[in-house]
Amino acid sequence: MNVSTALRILKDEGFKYTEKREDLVTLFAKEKRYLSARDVLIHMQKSYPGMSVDTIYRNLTLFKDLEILEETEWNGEKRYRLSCSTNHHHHHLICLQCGKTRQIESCPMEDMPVGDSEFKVTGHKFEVYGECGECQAQ
Amino acid sequence: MNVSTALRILKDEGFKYTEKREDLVTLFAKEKRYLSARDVLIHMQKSYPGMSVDTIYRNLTLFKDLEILEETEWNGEKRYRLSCSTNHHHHHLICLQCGKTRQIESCPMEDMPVGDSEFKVTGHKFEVYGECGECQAQ
DNA sequence: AAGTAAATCGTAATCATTCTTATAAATGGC
DNA sequence: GCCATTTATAAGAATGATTACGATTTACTT
Repeated sequence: MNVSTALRILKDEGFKYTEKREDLVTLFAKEKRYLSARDVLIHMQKSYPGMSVDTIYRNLTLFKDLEILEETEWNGEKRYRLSCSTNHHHHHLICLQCGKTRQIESCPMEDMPVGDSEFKVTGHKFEVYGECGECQAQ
Repeated sequence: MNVSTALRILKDEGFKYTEKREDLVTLFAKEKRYLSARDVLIHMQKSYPGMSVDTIYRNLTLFKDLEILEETEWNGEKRYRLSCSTNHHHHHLICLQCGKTRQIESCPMEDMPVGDSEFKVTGHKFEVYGECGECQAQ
């Protein structure tokens, strides 16, 4: 996923282009890590001092629904990162300090038969948490 | 884990016995599924109409710290269930409607080398979500 | 350029959770 | 069993993240 693809999706789905939306996607494209709504708000308010929290949350949710962003949650806050460009299913190693990630190629669901006629499986979550090299150095 | 073991842990760690605490553990022992603080509050207020939300949260957190309860989170709410009696590490299949679980014996971390000298791994989460037979029937 | 639907702002509301302070209850020593 | 000490609780206020709302502005269509 990159900025122009994201903007095309937005247009194709009938949503409007705004500079704020482009800047928001650009931020995620540049950071390539999980950011909280607060992180995003702080960054955006540098360029747009009066920007409303509502606009941040509305767009984060919209972008998640459009699969431009991926969502997860830790320490009681939702976090978002740009959807990975690799289109095959994968998981992440996540630094809980800075939100940086590393891809885990394999998926535990592949060779694990869970669920049956009784229990309908609708999703799963596999995340490995830790601290990246840079954050440890501090 | 059962009620008497939980109460012994509580005593051994120097915490006091109260009827509310016994009732709280008894509820989890009976339900054997994930409950939210709200679920617990509603149940407890039947027996103790004036019971404070703070007491619920304080005890849920205490019991989690003592490993009497296991914690997870979905739809923006923390959820708790009695620690499984099996003492080997495992994961869960979870019904997002009612919180009922089924154990998954294997752990994807066993045969998956993630992390290295750069990235220090401190934890992981593997949960499979779905809908149990009873909830589908409705 | 005008009209329409969507986006945004500013603020208030909501929801889960935590904190605070005063009171009440449980444990341990006598 | 009684008292002192320590912990638990109630009630409500505070917090932090998120969502909702009415008014205004903006992007897109024709």
